[in-house]
Amino acid sequence: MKIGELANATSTKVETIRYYESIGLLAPPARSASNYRDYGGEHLNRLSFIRRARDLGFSLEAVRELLALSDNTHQSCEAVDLIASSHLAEVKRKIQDLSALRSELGRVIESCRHGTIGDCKIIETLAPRAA
Amino acid sequence: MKIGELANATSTKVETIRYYESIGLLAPPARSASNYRDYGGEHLNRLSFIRRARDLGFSLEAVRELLALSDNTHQSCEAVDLIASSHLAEVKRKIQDLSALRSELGRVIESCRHGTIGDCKIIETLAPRAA
DNA sequence: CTACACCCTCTAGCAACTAGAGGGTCAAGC
DNA sequence: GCTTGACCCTCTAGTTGCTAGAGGGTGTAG
Repeated sequence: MKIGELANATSTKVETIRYYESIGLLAPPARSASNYRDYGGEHLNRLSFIRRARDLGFSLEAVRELLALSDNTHQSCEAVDLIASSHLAEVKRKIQDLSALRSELGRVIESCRHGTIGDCKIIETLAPRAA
Repeated sequence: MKIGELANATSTKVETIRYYESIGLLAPPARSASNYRDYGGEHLNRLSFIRRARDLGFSLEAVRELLALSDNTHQSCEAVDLIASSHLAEVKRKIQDLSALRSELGRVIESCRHGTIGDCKIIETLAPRAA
């Protein structure tokens, strides 16, 4: 299958596939006589895996480790659990940060009386002493 | 005041200050005889503004606009409100995305029985058909 | 006079792509 | 047989918001 077909099958951009190859995440496929990339089922599986992991927010480095781990079917999956759990912790932390941000932004915007910039509470919040 | 002092006063790194100057966010200050940057109170105000806006998650582009707006004290602050509100909307969107992610990740991790990789639910989730 | 902390410029690096230049290939339609 | 258009190739540079390093100059304290 050509790169465009693989891209279609996995909802990935062609450039992204080439990028994954360039950083060693996806193995280089065979080439046709005209130097086109020629992918097989294994590549499709691999890229699907990558896509799903990315959709779950894993970094490319994490994906790389998950891929490596997924090949050792007989090992314990402790390491997998560790990667996923620390990612989850990170996601939770981000949610907390953003929630705090939302509250503060909401408060600031709420207090805006839509007058002139001179007495805009939003600007005032940003530059308390500049008045 | 020298760049290091300004950095201290605003909890900003020296390199970041120079970076802000390089992208035109902070006006170039006067220079001492030995070519050191020499900042005044206006720069301190400006950089404080930038820092606060950044802490509220505004992009540098948004900060640039907010700075420009903050100078026209007599104009309506509608534009300010617009920038802040659309930023808030973005923050809310991100929280929703991350919350969905958290649920899914939580579910996947929960189902992991800590056996071998071969029957790890996390890996299975990522590569449903690769089994 | 010699450390040492500070300052300068310029360049490259991070994540994870994305977009463009400047070309080659291939099948369909006239 | 020739053109058109969709696809493919490589290589480079851009995005955001810094950060780190090389390779040098300055200023002050002991």
